[in-house]
Amino acid sequence: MKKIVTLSMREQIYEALKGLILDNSYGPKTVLAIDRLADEFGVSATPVREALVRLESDGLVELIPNRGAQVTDIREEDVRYIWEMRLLLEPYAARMSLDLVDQLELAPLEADIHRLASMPNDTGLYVSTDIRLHEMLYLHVHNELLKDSIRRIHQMARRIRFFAEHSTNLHEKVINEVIEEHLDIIGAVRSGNPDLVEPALRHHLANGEKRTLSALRLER
Amino acid sequence: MKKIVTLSMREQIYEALKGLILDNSYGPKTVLAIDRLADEFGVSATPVREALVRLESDGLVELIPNRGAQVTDIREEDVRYIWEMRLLLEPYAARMSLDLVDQLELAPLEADIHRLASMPNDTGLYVSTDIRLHEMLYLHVHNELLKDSIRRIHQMARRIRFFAEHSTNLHEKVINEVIEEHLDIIGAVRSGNPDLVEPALRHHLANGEKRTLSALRLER
DNA sequence: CTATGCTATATAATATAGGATATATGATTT
DNA sequence: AAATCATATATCCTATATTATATAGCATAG
Repeated sequence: MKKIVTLSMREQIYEALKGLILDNSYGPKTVLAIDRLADEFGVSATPVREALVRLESDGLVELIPNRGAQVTDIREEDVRYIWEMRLLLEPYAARMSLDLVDQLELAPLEADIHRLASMPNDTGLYVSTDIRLHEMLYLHVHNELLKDSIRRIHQMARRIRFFAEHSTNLHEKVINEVIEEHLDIIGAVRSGNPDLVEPALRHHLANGEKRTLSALRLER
Repeated sequence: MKKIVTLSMREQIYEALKGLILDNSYGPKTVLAIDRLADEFGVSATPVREALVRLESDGLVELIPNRGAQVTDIREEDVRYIWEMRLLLEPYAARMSLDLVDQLELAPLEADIHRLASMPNDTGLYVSTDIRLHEMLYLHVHNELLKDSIRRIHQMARRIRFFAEHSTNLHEKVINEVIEEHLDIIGAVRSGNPDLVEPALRHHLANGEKRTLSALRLER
């Protein structure tokens, strides 16, 4: 029987708030009043404040002493910084862990991507394949610090992505671009040659930055 | 007149505890009992807990629900992971910000390093020159995410360094090695050529990892 | 007689409620 | 119009209550 893990209030509220911020239910600059949140969650102020302290460390919330908390803003330069980090970390991680990628993961992922090609309006499928592909390329690295760094950056990217997706309505043209790049990466992974994976991933990330920036500019 | 910034209790305690952990006053596995700390700082439990939550995000403290907090342990593999991150991030940061390094910083730093050569037992001078040199190479990068990542890693490295220093008693031979590597880096920085800086820094970091690992093994 | 499992107690973390404190806002005075 | 003061609101901290975990003692089975 699986052990029942009782999460503390702090952690439950942390996870809940993080989810709400990452999917933009709480968008940039949203004021997070402690008392109101405490009421909503049916708890007192303290565990809410502790959750906010953790979210500040994650870079998702800004805490001003005696003034309160708000969801961090997204500026255009943040997009550039996030993708600069992705370009630095992810190709390296992929290279270091390529041997550990389970070749059996590839076929079902590839199948889903082909399925997406025939139903390009399925945003959920689009997002889930993207997440699975990128996780495959770093989740097997041994270095926990590297993994944590990539996770942190992916969190920030995810906020922006949802934000940007909304604006572009994901033109079919864009989806097909991404599909092609994903299939390229899978092909390279199948070969087992890091000198093929790295450029394919770099190309995909560089294009992703461009797509995100133009989507964000349209939005404003 | 400069505005007086009143730090919250949470932040004061966070900074104080971080300092104590980083200089190994609170060594690995030290139990951090909330009530005792609250007494010592003359405050109640809440701000202490909030400080511990932040320290957990920094990777300096481990929080087990309903069980308490302890200073994270240092394992040999952590040393390898930390230096792997340093080798990935710092040469890149140096390359990206080399143009922004103030050439006027170089002469006084170089002078202090030469001064160290004549008094190799001055541990304080050794540590401060090392910090200044490495900060010079990343502090001017624009990308705040990259800077934060390096700061995080440096924090962890600092804990281990103090730990390791204690054990080796810093043989003069080791000090002279480091001095030579530092002077190489400064020379490369002065040339303004990233293709000279990067290998000099990589060489220094790789040796630093070896020195740290052997010091740590002696300790145990 | 030893080992295992259960129960009662002690200890420490966690959450609540309330009060102290800092900041922002709007009115009043110069 | 600028500055000062009073008031309101929300954060932050303290004190207390609650809850979860660890420890020691006792009972029971092998």
